[in-house]
Amino acid sequence: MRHTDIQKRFESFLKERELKLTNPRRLIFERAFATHEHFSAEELYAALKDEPGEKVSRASVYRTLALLLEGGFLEALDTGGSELKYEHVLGHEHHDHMLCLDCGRIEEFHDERIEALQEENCKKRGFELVSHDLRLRGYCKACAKKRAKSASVD
Amino acid sequence: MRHTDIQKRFESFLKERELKLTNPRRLIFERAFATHEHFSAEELYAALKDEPGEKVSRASVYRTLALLLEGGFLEALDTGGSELKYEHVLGHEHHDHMLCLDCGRIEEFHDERIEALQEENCKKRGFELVSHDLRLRGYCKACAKKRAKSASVD
DNA sequence: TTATTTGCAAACCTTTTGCAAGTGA
DNA sequence: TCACTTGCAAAAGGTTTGCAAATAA
Repeated sequence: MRHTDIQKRFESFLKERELKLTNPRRLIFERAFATHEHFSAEELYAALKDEPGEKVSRASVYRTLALLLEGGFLEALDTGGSELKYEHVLGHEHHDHMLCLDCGRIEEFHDERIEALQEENCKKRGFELVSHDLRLRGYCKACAKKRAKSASVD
Repeated sequence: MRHTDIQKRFESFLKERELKLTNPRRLIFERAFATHEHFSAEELYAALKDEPGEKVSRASVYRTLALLLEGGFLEALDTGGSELKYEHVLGHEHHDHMLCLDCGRIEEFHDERIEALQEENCKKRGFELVSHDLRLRGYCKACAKKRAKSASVD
């Protein structure tokens, strides 16, 4: 799906729910899809603040992010820090995360076999699976190397 | 491991770190291990408040819970609600969770094959795995049944 | 026109912290 | 004794909300 397609989808989504396409919503939406990085509400707010042009309030950022989450335009990720991170779904098939405990790097991965086993476990218990998230915490390649080096010095 | 063993371990843990075995710590520890349910800091605080005997402050609850987490006596679980849930490790081998979106029920499950695949994915990327958590969200058997019934009425 | 949205600031909620008084070892 | 702990209340930090003014449809 392309960027213009998702924009149209956002417009339809608003129309369906009889919500207005306002300037703050447009700006927040654009900003959320302008990067493939994970971002927090506060980061998005700061980014919009720094940009020239019309300012958007913190409240609108939070409200619109919640809206985008409901509409399935964004997904939320709790990385263990205090704030929630968001990522847009455009060009991001479903995936899980590896979180580096050292540098905070977020890697994405996907394994169909794991998904299948999840479904199998749910079936076994009559649990109706809606969504899942798998977070692997540890050290990314670079940080693992750094740690190995400093450990040998100690 | 039995209850008395874990108590002794807690005492050793404190001694190692030159921490004192105080009354608030003892009470919080006992309370945390008195149930096999998941509980929040606030719930534990409320439970201690209701009990006859010496009261413990909210601050001590939070401080001691953090300590127990560090010592590996408790594990934390973010169920998606606003507060963190804790569970003790006694008699709870490592497991993952199914969270009911309707009634909030928490089911535990474990599948060695999933664990192995996680490790495989990490190896592939040079990611050094420390811990993980897998949360499956959906509807527990009872709630799924309820939902199916009300859907057919609609 | 008018129901929806916005921005602001205050409120919320969970958790953390500074500090003076209390207490295990 | 005295370093570690506690309780209190205030602060923090992210997020939510009430309300009057602004705005899309």
